[in-house]
Amino acid sequence: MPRPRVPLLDRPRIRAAALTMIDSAGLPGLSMRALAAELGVRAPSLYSHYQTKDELLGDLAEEIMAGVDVSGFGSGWVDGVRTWARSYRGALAVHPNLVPVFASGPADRPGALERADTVHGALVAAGWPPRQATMIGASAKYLVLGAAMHSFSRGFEDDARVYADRYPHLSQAHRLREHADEIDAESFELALDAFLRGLVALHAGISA
Amino acid sequence: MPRPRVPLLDRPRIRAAALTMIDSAGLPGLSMRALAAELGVRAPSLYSHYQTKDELLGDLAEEIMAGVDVSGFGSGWVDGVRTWARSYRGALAVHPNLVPVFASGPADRPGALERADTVHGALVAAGWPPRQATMIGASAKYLVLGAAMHSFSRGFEDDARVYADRYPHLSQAHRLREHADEIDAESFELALDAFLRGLVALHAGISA
DNA sequence: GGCGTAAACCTAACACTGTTCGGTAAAGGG
DNA sequence: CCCTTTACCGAACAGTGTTAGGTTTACGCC
Repeated sequence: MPRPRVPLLDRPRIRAAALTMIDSAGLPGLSMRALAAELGVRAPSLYSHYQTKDELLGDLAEEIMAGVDVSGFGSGWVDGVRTWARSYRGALAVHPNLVPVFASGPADRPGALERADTVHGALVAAGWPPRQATMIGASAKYLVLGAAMHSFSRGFEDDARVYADRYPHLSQAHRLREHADEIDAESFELALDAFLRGLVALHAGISA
Repeated sequence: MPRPRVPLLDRPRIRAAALTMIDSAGLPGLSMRALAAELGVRAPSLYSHYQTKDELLGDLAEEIMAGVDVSGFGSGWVDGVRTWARSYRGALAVHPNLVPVFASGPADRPGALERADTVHGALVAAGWPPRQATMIGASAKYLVLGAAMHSFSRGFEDDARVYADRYPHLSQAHRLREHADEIDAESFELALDAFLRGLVALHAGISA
């Protein structure tokens, strides 16, 4: 099967197939051979479109991050950060299996820089010193990434008997898995709320 | 080379070598063959001591988490959480290359459960409803894990010219790498402080 | 319209990974 | 002194990302 009349492959098609595979089979479930098979093609053909697997994953990451909303700073820096962090987490929560890619790969892609610039600029404009603005951006990202990692609620086994007597305070821990998504979402909201509340107090101290 | 007079391998020795390799060469730098070579042995020999590589990594993770301090709850839940989160982050910061292991692997090892039980119990004893206690534990973990991931400050290239004109608010971004560890540490402290401040306010609302 | 180049796929292979099987020789107990 | 167990080894399997080189077709140009 040499050159086909109409190309079987292009970057968007490869990304779409890769994302589907990652969502359903997890990150280790995506191999270049399996991905190629899904696209009716052999593995080496992919390398005419993406030079490495990492480049593909990076592009996938950027595509997903493109939807992150940094437009909320019009109604104040608190709402701005809140909107940003929420949509950031939301974007990651849709594709949880992809989160390790965000965590390890470099984050200096153009879109990410543009958003970082927006956030940083808005915070400085609101009266935060540049260094503090940097740290706030970093902190919010910590929260989002940690929450997306969601290893907490998933870390408990289903078998309740293991804990019942040994860890008295965790006797309901087996329930965590049922409500894992719910707990994750609420915990993130709690953390974000508390974080912003504390920042407001700090900001008042600076402005005064 | 059959059975030696004195065994070349045991679990602590394997762990120590693995940790050294991970610290210096990164997580992908640790292969069973390379690890065996470092120990003067061939790869299959390792499998008499650890059944899989994951088991080894899990054991390594547990070893590192053993130093996490949950003894601070004697002087109140705020100090308790602060001490816990700080020592948690500290433990991870010493071996940053190992962080992905914590993020993906299951967290239900005995030591981790014991610490989770301590934290949860102390929060409930301080008047937090169990569900809130769970969420606070989760939130703190988000923060620690996200901070340990430290992908933020590392995400900027060294070359300043790229940003100078295009992203005006990030014109100092190239400096981030120099101070990456410092920024990470301070950002974490800022986030933890703001988070706890907000929680105190929330707790006052509940107790009232 | 024919021709040369470039595109888009292919097969085969390399170097590597975690892991298993079966062998071997020495250590340690009865 | 024998016998079992221990602790190593070599060889191999199935899988990975990736590269080299080949083949046929499509497309731009004279």
